[in-house]
Amino acid sequence: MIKLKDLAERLGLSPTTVSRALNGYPEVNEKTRQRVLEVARQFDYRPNASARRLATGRAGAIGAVLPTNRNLLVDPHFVEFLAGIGERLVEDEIDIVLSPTTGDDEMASYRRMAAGTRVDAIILSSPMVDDPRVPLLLKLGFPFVIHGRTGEKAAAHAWLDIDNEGGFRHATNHLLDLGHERIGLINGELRFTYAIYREGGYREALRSRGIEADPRLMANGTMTDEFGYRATQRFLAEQPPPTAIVVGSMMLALGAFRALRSAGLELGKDVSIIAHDDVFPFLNADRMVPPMSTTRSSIRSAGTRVAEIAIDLLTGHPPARLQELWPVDLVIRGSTGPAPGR
Amino acid sequence: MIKLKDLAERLGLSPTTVSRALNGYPEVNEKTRQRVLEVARQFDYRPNASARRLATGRAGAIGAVLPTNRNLLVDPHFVEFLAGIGERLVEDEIDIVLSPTTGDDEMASYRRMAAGTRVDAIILSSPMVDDPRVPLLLKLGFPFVIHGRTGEKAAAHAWLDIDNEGGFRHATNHLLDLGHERIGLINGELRFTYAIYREGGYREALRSRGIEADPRLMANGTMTDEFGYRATQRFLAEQPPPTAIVVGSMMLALGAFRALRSAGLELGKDVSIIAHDDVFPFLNADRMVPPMSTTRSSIRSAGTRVAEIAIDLLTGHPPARLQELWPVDLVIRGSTGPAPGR
DNA sequence: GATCATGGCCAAAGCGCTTTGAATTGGATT
DNA sequence: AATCCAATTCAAAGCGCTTTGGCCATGATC
Repeated sequence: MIKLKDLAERLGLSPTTVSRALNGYPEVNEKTRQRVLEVARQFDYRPNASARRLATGRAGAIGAVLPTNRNLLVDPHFVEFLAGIGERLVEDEIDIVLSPTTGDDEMASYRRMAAGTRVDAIILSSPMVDDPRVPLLLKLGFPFVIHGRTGEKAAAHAWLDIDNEGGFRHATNHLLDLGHERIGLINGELRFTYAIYREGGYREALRSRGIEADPRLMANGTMTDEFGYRATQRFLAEQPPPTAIVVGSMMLALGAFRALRSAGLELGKDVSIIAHDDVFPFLNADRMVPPMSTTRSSIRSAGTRVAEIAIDLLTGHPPARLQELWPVDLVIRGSTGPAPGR
Repeated sequence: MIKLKDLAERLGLSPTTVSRALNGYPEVNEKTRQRVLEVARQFDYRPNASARRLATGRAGAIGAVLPTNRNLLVDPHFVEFLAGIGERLVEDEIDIVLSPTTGDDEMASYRRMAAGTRVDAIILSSPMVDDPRVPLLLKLGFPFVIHGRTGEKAAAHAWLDIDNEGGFRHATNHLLDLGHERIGLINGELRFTYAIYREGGYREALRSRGIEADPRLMANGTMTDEFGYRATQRFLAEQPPPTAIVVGSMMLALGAFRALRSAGLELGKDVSIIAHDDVFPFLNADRMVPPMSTTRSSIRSAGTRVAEIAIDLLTGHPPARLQELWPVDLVIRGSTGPAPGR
């Protein structure tokens, strides 16, 4: 394993110059830089990560906690998000280090990460309304970004969220425009803010048409096919049953779809569905039969951008400037149609 | 953030002694050690990770690749396994760094990890028969452990696997003992060795009773509720349908269970099921109705042990000595009963 | 012809820890 | 009393990189 000093000797240069050449500093002659790069490639030189980290005072890594006690692991959202993060971090040779938590010591896990020198920033996901992780990290003064928002209005920290409220409002409005009046909602667990925003958007759309939200047509649970199936079955047993359902994820929608089918109902005709699509590579709304109408926002892209925000944070950007709300596309496909009898 | 030198000055000791006291070296007076530990705690001293890593020449981290293109992410096995790894590594303050792969550059991801100085060893999971990752890492001479086995008989590397063959043989034999003769198998994808071993055990048990395995009663797919449902529906449409099914995971079993129910069949009476239980915290075989008979082996424990093996690897143990095959428990509960009409 | 920038390079000082080799002490051994 | 030994402690040399503060030409400026 060749090191910087060796490289310098071989080139007849000082380590200083070699280091600068490799790191793109301007005060080195372009010809020299090319020579250096050439020889570095030739010997497959790779800087020692620990040495660089020690010298620069940065850990070169960003942390995330693997919440093994929450249900997050059951569904692929978290991992897909993680993949997005990694996609961006790998460009800057930044590691993503995972801190898995057993049982209830999740907070301890964050505390450990913040106190140590192993990561430069932390990424949080799936925030709750009064998420204790936020005040903890603020108190510790440790850089962090949240994917999602807490209940706090004027947050001092960096975050990126999608406009769940707007997305679900548009979806519901679209169904109302199609003449549907009994519209169900299959949502995530209400302790998470995204589920709250989604319900908010749904309720607002209904209210704007003078329709009262019916608790019997609203379900909250994990983002699984299984739960989608059950919730839909429950809805269909109502009198009168809904003619449309807004659904929180594609996994839920698959279950809903199956429930409709076993009830002998046709998707997009007897019952319309608009599902939120986080854009998983293995689940294509467009290729389903019929194609699924969706509110769409790639969770992987969000991960990529969150990672970028984390990097910005480290280069001194003020957290309060690093807050983004992404619009959510409404993509109408075959799973939505006019209300029956219209 | 206090450093070793500060601590030493405060104690009136040399950094050498302080370092040794903290790291448990024997050549330091017990009284001195206590004093050091006391003051270290008082000032919440935490050694700088990069500095220690540079000095010791170890990265203090173990790598795993997040295979975003495989279907691994869809099911929670990988993450649960990861949790087990972390559980062990956190004890030794070893990080677990993730290298997510986009698209097809999975091999490049391994190559990068092995060439860099960011991780000391790599953990692989879900090996295939001719898994290209193995020869790559062997060639690079980089320490690694596999969870599972490749097709290779006399492997030169460290591995830990569960006895999938034995487990499924026992399960099948048990069903045969109960008088079942039409026994189905819902299995994982056959490119993975664990699925091959499982099919092997199943076939062997049948063969030992002179029964020919029926391809119409065998299904291979992803470990989802959805696939379990479909496969079971398909089985039930056969003539004659199976009276028992051996199932590769609890998720699959949930789907199978639902399919039985919607066909009006009773689990443990009309159809018996034995499922493999990887012991997820959110899915308790014992608490299901009826309780599920299982072949049981905690995938999280496997992760913990694999992490331990990785640590052993780094302390010089020869890889060929670090190979373990764990037996699989057969736990009979209510989902199995005598074949109908017996 | 003296003075100044400027571009391009280097020596050396860290970064905060571990570890080697040596020094010091006090008691046990001859 | 001289010697040895084990138990403690320390000074200093790294680990491999980045970065500060020069240094030395060269050519432009007055």
